[in-house]
Amino acid sequence: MRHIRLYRAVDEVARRSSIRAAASVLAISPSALNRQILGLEEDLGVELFERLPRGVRLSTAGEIYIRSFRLHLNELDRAAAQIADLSGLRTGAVRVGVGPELSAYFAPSVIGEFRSSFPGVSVETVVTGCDEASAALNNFDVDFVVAANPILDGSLEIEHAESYPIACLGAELRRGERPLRLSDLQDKALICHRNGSGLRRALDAAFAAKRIEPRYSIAVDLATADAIAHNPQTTLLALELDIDPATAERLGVTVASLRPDDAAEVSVQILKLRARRTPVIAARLIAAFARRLI
Amino acid sequence: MRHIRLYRAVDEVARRSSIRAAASVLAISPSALNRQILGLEEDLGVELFERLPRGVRLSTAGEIYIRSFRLHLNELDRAAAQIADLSGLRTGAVRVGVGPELSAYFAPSVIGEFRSSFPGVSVETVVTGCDEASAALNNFDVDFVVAANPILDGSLEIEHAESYPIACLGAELRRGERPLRLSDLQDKALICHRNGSGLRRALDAAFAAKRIEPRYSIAVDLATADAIAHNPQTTLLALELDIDPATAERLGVTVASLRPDDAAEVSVQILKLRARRTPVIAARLIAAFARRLI
DNA sequence: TGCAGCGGTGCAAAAATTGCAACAGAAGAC
DNA sequence: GTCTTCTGTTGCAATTTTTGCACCGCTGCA
Repeated sequence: MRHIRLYRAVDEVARRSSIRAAASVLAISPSALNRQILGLEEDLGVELFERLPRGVRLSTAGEIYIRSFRLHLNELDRAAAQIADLSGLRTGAVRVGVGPELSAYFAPSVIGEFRSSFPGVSVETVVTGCDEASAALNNFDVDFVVAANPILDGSLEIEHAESYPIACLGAELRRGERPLRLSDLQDKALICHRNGSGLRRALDAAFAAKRIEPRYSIAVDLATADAIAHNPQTTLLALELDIDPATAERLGVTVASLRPDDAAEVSVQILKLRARRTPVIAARLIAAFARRLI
Repeated sequence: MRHIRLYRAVDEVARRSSIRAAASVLAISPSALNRQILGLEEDLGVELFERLPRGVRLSTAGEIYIRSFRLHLNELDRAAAQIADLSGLRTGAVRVGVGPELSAYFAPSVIGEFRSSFPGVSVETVVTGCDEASAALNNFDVDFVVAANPILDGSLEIEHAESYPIACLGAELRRGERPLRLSDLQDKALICHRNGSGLRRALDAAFAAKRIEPRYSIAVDLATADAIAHNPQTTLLALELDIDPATAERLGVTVASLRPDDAAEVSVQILKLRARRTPVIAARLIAAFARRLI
């Protein structure tokens, strides 16, 4: 891949903020890499990197150009996938950013189903805090992001969105009970994701509006939060989407939902970079996610 | 510009369907160019061109890849323009496709105004028949197209559209006369653009629907069609947008419009390639056109 | 003050690209 | 049928570019 080696090199330098580090990854000498970049800068007539005493950093022009480079690398992958597609073989790689409130059950379940449909495709999952979605997409670390209440900006585009109520899990809740109110949770020990989840952000805002000070513990998923199975005063707050029915059954906990007008509903969204054309295989996985989002 | 020389070379070969011809344009030897392409094909693992006894032709894979290459060259220009833009100097080049029914007065007028606002920007105009718009855009020959009743396909996107009635010019028409009907034109000598104009296509369809056989002559613009100033039986059919008021005044002809329900109205549209991001400077010219389209 | 880490550079070896000339093959002229 | 004339392709030598090694100057840090 002689013709894109230079772009990959620039990308690596930008990611590591170091010519030497990038050189060792690319298995060439630092001086060679340095001169490649110097040559490219001369071609373009602009400095791509600011030289710091401790490495390099993308300049303003570099930020603009590297976006073009990454778009191009993406386009080349897309083209290769398109050609492979019409040859009949479906291969490639998808990288998907998943919000923490969907990473326990929902995303693995969708991705597992997708994997069995496309055995040749490798899927890489990156758990992405709701405030990291934009950066992950803009750095081309992921092809798309599925998250709850993500923080949007102008570079992003919503591919799909659906609102869901928040679910409460606890041992003492009876199935079919009326939707809970925030005040019902006032004296309970709450289990929720760490900060950085859009679900947590929505809850914090809702509690603050009601002037309730919640008592949180932190847990990652239902399986590790087995306290709720034994302590009736403990309630787990999660998205119903992300609750594994089998595990809930095994633990003997029941699910009730929070009243939508008490806590703001959570919007689960699929995000992509506006300027980037979605790789063909990633589009299939997006479709798989969208289908499960009713 | 080492890294993009290869892409420009491939583009040139694709345009000329000949390695030798492209080599002479690029001022290198055919063997060198041939080996560049062979090397690129080896990198990509696909044949980009079919070798014919009389030159080459893009293969299916080549069609897909060259689209990526052209998108990339476009992105690089865009990036350079963006950087120049934030340095304060507005330079660059815009290539615009113009339908024949707008090329006499409207487009030159808008472009002249644009030129005085952006003296550093070079604007190249290509007159594009309404059936050529898609090809010109897909080959990256033009940045955008403004034309009447262009033929659309899935690769195109309508940036702006506005409907206009068709105007009739003649010496015997009185100003303020009621809109003409198609049947009023039955016994007149009509002057219109050659085939390939969207206006002409709309007229032909309208006449055919009324079972009227029009008698056409062909002319390019009002200034060359001075027959209408002397022969009362001669009427020029054009878009009012494209009529220079000063010339009409000088020739002493008056303008009436065709009844919209007789001849289908003509839709003047600004088209761009869906997958391509509009270069920054081209976007300014698009805005200038859109402003004049009310 | 010295050390460690960084990017940049001179130089010679290595690798690539280039142009020239010649080749095989196919279409078209005759 | 042959001959001519295009085409892309290849061997080879000259040229150009790229590479790695050692070393330099610089900056932050101890």
